[in-house]
Amino acid sequence: MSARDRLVTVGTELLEEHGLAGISLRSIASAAGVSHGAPRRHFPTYDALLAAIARRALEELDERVAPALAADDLRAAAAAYLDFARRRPELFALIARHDLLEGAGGNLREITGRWFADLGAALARTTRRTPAPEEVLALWSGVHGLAALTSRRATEPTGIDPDRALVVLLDKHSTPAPRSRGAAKSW
Amino acid sequence: MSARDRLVTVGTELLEEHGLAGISLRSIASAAGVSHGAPRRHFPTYDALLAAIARRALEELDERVAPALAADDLRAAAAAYLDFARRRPELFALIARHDLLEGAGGNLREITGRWFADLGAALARTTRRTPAPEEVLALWSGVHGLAALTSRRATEPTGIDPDRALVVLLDKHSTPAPRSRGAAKSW
DNA sequence: CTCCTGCGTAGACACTGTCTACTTCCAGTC
DNA sequence: GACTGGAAGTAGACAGTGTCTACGCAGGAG
Repeated sequence: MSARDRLVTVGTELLEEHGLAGISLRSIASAAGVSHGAPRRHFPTYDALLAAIARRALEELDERVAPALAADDLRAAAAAYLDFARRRPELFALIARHDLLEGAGGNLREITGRWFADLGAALARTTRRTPAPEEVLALWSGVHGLAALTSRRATEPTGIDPDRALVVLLDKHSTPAPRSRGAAKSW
Repeated sequence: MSARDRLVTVGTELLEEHGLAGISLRSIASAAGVSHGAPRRHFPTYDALLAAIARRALEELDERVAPALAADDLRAAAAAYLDFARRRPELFALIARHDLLEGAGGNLREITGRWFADLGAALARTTRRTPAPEEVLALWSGVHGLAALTSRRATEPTGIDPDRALVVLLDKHSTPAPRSRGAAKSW
């Protein structure tokens, strides 16, 4: 295992244990058994190391999401996403920290962009019609938003089971839109 | 204007201009015309100052969201939320940084919790039925997720207008659920 | 007048990420 | 085998960070 890989591995472990605010370039280097100057040979900047950690985490998630989307299994894909957010909140939060990762490599949009395209294709096949791009974005927003809220335990005070909310969400988006009636025009 | 208020005001301006990574306790103090030790008299910690900034921003947003919810105008409430995320991305990101704000005062859940309750009530009135808690969470997730994605310009490469996605989203959630048919049972 | 509390200053402290020599090691070439 | 060059790691310095402590200074209460 290369020193570069070990930095990413050790960094991931420390991040999950202590949170982003509880770690530093120096603590990762020290836990990896090298001096504080060593990471510079592999990453131009601390943010670049964090981007590499985020990139690897996203690839792990992709290994579960991509096959589900390819199999038109929206429920499994969304459940994998939600599960990752709940079980590895620090990594999920890091991936969402675009302010840190933008311009620091990582190239996360390559993966999430593909998800978006595959989601549209899967939605088209399950509903047997071509969804408008806005419909795909609306569904994606719901899954991502639910994962974000769940990840930071914002849903706990309500006592709602996120998995049940996910079922509701998928049901509303992956079936044909109902004809507008009654209440719809009230706003 | 008290020194405490000025720190929050100046901090908000600096945050919106330079981003969270581009400011510091010392830069805020200096811009407010006091020494770097002065903020300590009003905030026990830098995170507490950031929490006060987040709190004030959330109160401003609440001034637009709460009346819309009270008037059962889901569209206006969601549009205000989306607008805030798009126009003040640094503030929106700070509010979402629960890792920073948790335990540093601010008490943001008091506001967002009320939103959630009011959203459920408004949804009940517009749909003329009692929504399951999971349905309220699903709608809330969609609005929040869309705002989060829009705020960090993640939707731009798709060319989709977030406002149109919001309309789709509200339409799917604020009308009675359709009877399951066809594709729905395929997953 | 004497406290004393609220607010601000100035300096120190440990820690951070980055930068700059200086060493070490090892594959490739003559 | 000796030499060289580049990659990788070390150690120290540097400016900047948040926090802590000692001190100053006003102004009201007793």
